[in-house]
Amino acid sequence: MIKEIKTKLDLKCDCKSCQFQNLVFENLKDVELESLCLTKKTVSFKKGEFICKEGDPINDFHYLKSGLVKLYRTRNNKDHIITIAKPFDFVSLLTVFSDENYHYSVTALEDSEVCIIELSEVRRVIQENGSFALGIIKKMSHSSDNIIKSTTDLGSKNMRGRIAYILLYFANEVYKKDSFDLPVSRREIAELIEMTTENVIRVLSEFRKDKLLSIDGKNINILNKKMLESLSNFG
Amino acid sequence: MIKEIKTKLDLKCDCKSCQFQNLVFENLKDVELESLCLTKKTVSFKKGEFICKEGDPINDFHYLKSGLVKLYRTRNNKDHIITIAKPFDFVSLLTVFSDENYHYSVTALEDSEVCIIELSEVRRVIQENGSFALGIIKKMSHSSDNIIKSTTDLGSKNMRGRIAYILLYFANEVYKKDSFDLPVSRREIAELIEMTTENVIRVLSEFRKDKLLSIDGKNINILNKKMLESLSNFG
DNA sequence: CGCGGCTTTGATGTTCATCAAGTAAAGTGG
DNA sequence: CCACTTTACTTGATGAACATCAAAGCCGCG
Repeated sequence: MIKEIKTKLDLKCDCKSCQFQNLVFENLKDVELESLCLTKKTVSFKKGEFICKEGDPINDFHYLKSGLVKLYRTRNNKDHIITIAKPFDFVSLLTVFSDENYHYSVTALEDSEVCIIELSEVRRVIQENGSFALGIIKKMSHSSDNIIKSTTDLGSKNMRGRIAYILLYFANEVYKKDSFDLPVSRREIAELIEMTTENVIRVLSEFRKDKLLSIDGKNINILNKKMLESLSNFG
Repeated sequence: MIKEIKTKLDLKCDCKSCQFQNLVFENLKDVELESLCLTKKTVSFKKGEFICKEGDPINDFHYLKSGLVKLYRTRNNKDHIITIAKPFDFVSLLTVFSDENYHYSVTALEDSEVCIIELSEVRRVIQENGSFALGIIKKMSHSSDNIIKSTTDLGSKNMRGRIAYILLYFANEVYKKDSFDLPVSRREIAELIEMTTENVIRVLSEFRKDKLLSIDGKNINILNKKMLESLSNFG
């Protein structure tokens, strides 16, 4: 097994240092990985740049190597953030096989590196390699489950519960520590949990006054996680 | 091609009259379809019966042949309906490859027939038949897209916009006519669009008074679709 | 029959969005 | 580099939207 992986790492393309394979692509034969890598481009996006745009034709499969991005839909001049994707998430996974055009936009929240592979190539490998296909399916299922979980979780929460929920999400899921810099503006938090910008700020200030956390601009430091958790669960 | 299909229809199992094949299963070879059918059971569920329950182990792949079902998650003693599935929707599609246990429950809204296939068998065919795998992936992508679309659509709407939206959903997507019997209680509508039961009723009464529709118990007759549409879009 | 669940309406209060106004920060062009 | 514009952030006041509580009628079912 270790030998197998080593062989893959010796391929010409710079997939050497890419953890791509360790996830879905572990099921690929060398020749398949190589052919995928041939059409592959690695593109860097600066914070704020579009990675893809709602309505654009879908030609490629996108995979986030580093950074952080947001997926969102625009309706009546208002953005709704669907989810925030971390490295190892297949950012274009859900929509990419559904239609000819993107149903939502993706932009970089932090400077990000994205692997781009021709969709036709991925489609071809799916057809040829069943284990790879099954891996893709599992990943999709997981992404979709997570989105459903968070939207139903948020559904019945009040403002404080929502803010608590999203702060815990950043602390536990994204940064894995209780002090971090918010990768999003107050407005983007609002777009993520269906609130107004003003109320996001108000609740954050309230939490600060109640010593649940300290705030310095984008920096959040969680001081009373227990309380935050019970607000998130109960609210 | 027609000959090919006819051959399939002559199989022992009662897949003859099942439109299953015309969707994803069209990509199956005879031998594969036959092996799937061997483990297949068709089960009837009466209105209100559980088809699967949050937390139960996942052993089977479920496909809705006839009827109507709701997928929902229970949190803090409150149900949140994720989506309503029609025939040809793969009801257990999204969660089924993600985890060992169901992340949500499914119950019948109308008397329903469900095809149940051993998951291990489906998984095996995915591994063996790339076209079938790709078909499954497309279906999943589509389901997921629809759920995302409706939740983001609903996100910023007020009560009247939500009710208009869901009524148009039943009229356009489910029943394909402007007069129909609601398959759900007022409370279930509330659980679907995040409102209280009382307000669902209030808005429906309001629409009745405004001559947008007539109501007789479960029966809804849309009288002013244009207005309903603009409420749904604008609200 | 009576019980529980579904439906309906009204009264009441809370939560939240909107409006307004001001400060701070960050990008832009001369 | 500084004036200028724009965008992000913050707080308060106000009213609208919505949930909650209460009460009563209705229907199906054991």
